[in-house]
Amino acid sequence: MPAPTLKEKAYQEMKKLLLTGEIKPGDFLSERTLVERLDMSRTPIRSALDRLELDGFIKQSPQQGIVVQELSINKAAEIYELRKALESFVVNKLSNMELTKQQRSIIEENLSLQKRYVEENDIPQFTLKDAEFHHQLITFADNEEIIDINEQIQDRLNLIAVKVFKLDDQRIIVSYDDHKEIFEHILKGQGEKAAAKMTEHLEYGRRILMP
Amino acid sequence: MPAPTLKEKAYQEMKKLLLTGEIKPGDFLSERTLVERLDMSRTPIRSALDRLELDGFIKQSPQQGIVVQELSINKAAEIYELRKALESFVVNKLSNMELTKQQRSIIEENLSLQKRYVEENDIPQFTLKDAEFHHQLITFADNEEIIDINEQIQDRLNLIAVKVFKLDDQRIIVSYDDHKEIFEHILKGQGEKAAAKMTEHLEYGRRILMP
DNA sequence: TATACCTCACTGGTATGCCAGTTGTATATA
DNA sequence: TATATACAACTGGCATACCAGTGAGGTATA
Repeated sequence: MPAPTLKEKAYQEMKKLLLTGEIKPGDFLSERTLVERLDMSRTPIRSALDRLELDGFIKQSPQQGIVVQELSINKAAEIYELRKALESFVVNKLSNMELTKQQRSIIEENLSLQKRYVEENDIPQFTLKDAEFHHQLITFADNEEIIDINEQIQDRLNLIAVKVFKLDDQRIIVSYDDHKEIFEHILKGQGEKAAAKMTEHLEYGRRILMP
Repeated sequence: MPAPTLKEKAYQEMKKLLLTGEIKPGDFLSERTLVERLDMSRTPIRSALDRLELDGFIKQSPQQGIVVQELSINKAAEIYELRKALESFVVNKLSNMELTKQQRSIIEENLSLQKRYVEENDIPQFTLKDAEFHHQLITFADNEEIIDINEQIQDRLNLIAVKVFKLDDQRIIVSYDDHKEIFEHILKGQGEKAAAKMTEHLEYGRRILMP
């Protein structure tokens, strides 16, 4: 639970505006416009803008203005590549440790829901469970640095995740099968196989973005 | 070249203070003392503090104060693990692409300097070339996301890199051999071997920190 | 008309004053 | 003396006034 400071609130609200598309890439912002929009002074807003710039959402130029950055296809592909590096490592590590009963059942329940949403062809719900699946595995690997990075890229990823599935309706079926296979490899302690499958899985997503 | 703003200067100077040890973990800071120390107003200093907090160097608590965070052994080990994930991926990727002549000669020159410093047992210089070696490889992999992460962890790493070599004088010899072998694998297109060696190389560093 | 220039409204950057919350200490009270 | 309380000296959070730089539009000039 972050401190209920205005600067935190500003950051969250502005990110929400970005993720919901109310503020789109290419838009020009100004601190003073945001003052009216968020009903707070420039100080917390500036802090939030600094963070958003570090996150890569916007770009500030002294004496000029603030531009909302495009999440280019190229950038998205880079993120997928980063995920390949992190998550293949993660599943490999998990294969060499013993998952707790609780952890196993969390994944199992997640997978059964994935299966259901595949059958119902419920893409939005599946997308949520997909993200949760990856997120859980990363959490289990118990490395705060990696967890933090994952959270940093998660939001930008949300901007494109829907696109991946929109571009290919069969994707969620394959995705589910991949997830299941990865988890089975982990349980059997087959780190190399789990990593390879995860790499392939994410490579698929990356390719869709880069025709 | 970043804009020569005060907030950028504040960030750089404060990071320098942290890296040189003038400000040590456990120290208590306050915005107002830093105002005198850096001779600027609270505004750019607050901005810099926000960044340093995101970097993990300090922790701010509203109405209380600022504490310089300890880079725990555990945290350092996490960073090494993150490096394993990123850099094994990087060298694997490099093995599957063609390095330019220029890139090859950059590494070759770096390696020859490494060799020289090993022979002279010049640990500080070797440490620099070591960091440069890893940095260059990451740069060649041409993924801005990964490059950014590497830069973020680089500074924290510097706080412990010296320690790794201090704990084991034979380390730089082995390190050099590892580097050389990794590069040879890359040139031969042996991605798996390069990645495995890199993993082993970094695992060695991690283990030294965690007896 | 074409061009040079000037003005003015805007930008983010910076300095600073005030606020509420926290904490250690000195004082009043039992 | 032990404890409760009040106060004072801090903290970071926030609002805001002012600054220099920028760029667009109008105006004066050729």
